[in-house]
Amino acid sequence: MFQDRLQALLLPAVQNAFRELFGQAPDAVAFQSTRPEFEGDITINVFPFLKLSGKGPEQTATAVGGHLVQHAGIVERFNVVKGFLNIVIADAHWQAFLHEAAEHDLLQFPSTGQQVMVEYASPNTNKPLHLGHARNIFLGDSVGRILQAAGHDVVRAQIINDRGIHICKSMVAWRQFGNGETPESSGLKGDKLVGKYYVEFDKLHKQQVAELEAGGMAPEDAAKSTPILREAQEMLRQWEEGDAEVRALWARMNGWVYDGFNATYARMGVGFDKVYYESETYLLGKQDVLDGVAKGVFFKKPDGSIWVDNTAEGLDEKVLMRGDGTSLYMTQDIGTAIRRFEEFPAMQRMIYTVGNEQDYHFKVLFLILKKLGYAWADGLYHLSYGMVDLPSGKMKSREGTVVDADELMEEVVQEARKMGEELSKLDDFSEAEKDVLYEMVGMAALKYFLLKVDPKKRMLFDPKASIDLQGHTGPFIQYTYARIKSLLRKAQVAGDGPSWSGGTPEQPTVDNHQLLPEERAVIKLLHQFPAVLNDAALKLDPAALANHTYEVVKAYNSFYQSVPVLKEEDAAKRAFRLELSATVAHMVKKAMWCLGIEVPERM
RNA sequence: GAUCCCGUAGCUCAGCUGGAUAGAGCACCUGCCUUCUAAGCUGGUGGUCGUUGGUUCGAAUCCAACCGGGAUCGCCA
Repeated sequence: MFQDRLQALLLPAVQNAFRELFGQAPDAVAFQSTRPEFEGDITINVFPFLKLSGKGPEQTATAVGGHLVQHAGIVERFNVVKGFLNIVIADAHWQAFLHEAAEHDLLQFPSTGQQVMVEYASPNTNKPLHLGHARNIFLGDSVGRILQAAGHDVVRAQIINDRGIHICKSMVAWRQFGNGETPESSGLKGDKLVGKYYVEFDKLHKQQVAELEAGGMAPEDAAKSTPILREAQEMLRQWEEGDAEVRALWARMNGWVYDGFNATYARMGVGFDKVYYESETYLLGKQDVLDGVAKGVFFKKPDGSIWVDNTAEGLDEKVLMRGDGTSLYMTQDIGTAIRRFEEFPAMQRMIYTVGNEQDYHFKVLFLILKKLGYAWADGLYHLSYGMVDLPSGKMKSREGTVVDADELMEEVVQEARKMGEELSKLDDFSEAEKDVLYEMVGMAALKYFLLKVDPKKRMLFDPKASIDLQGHTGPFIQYTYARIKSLLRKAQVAGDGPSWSGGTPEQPTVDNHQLLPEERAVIKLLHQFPAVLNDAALKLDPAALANHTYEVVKAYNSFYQSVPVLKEEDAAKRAFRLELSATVAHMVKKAMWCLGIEVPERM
């Protein structure tokens, strides 16, 4: 439905040509963009059809091209180079498309009625969010927006790992060294404060390990036997028993963390429709696992532990419940998935945005749910993204090389400010207006930097490059947008407005305005936009959209540089170029919205 | 050891459902602001697409092996 519109128009015409010329039509035709060194808009490679035509490549291409010019209104002319049929599409078609794109939001597809949950951000509550979370969150947020633009009903979900040994470690350390310190008393952001005590825990633990080792204990035993760790484990036990004091401390410290996370999310510009807490879900799944045993899907070992055998599927046996009946991560994930589909009965898909180190876990999880017979299991998807490396190598929390998300955002915004002050184009802006703008520009730099790379690939985060505002960056795109808006403001002052009227792609009106190469290049890229969005939605790949947006903007800048708009004396041409500019602006704005990036009216 | 992912210009990345002479950005060299925002535009330098074989009219793209990097393989999460 949202395949390339031009191809949709051309395909029947091409098939018809083959049928009439050679008596048989191909089922599909692989169209490609014409390479810039040849004349044409779209190209068909006829090599695959030589058997069908029974003629040589040049003859086949020429015959088909001739037929298209005769019978397909939108084909203006053609040329043949080797087996390549280069087709020139009539200006009227491009103009009609532009007119349609100007009047409609072609990057908003009609509702599919399909409900999709996108889960992203699954932080532990013992430490602040870092660069890795940032990639995860921006990716999940963008995928949610892209799916919305593609017409789906999106539910954004977050799962917070609020219980477990990790938070107990922070709690123990705080109780021991905290002296009642709070975010208010210390001025520290809540998540930072709790993270500080996690570090304190680790320091003391290491010290105690060293002491134990000095006392002759084997290193691996020592690491499991420190008094402070024992204390944390005891606290976890008390938590599970529902000890009032422990629960109160736990709730209090997690509360601090949520305030901190929420501040970070707010600056990131992301939000959630549903927040799940592990403390409320960690017991789920036990009954489901037992039911699975009853159904014969799982099996029990002599020690009482429950397993699934995935060897037939090329995987291993996997334990689902401990011998003592306590649950595991997998148990919990099974239960949580089932409950979510009960909670949202209309939901057809659920996307987990989680790093690729958990590829195996999700493979097994999905397989298990399928074996349990849930029809929706086919709608489960692990959006697996690659790790973020630093120029110095891997991020290691132990080595303190983790890039804090808050600090990172502050840094890019400061850089945007520095650049903005240097250029000093905004002398009439108030301080508050400047703050808003620099925030927008800095965040664009960061988000675009993280989103322009194929999500599944491991990526390198170069801090210097991430604050770059030139070239293939978010601010470059924002800048183009702002320039267009400036143009449009001036045009309105001058009393100009889009006044051009055309037809539809199916019935293009005749227009005597001959497109300039620069205009045509921009329109062609705009024309591909909906197909690119569709592709990005199918592949859950914001990078595809990010890269195409850049292509559009680059082509527009080239046009802007060499073709007058407001200075064009011919009113019809001026109106047409304004409409072209306005359309670039609104499509780019929508595409950037899909990436979670805002665009400024001025910069 | 097994399984999975990745290897494209000095650096960071596109391109990968097979198609024409492999593209961007950064960096480096070059030109363009009395003209619609120079956070811009123009030109140039820069490649055995990890290696070898295979499939094909045609391979960066598909297949195999190998080399290099990473991840996972816990009754952890």
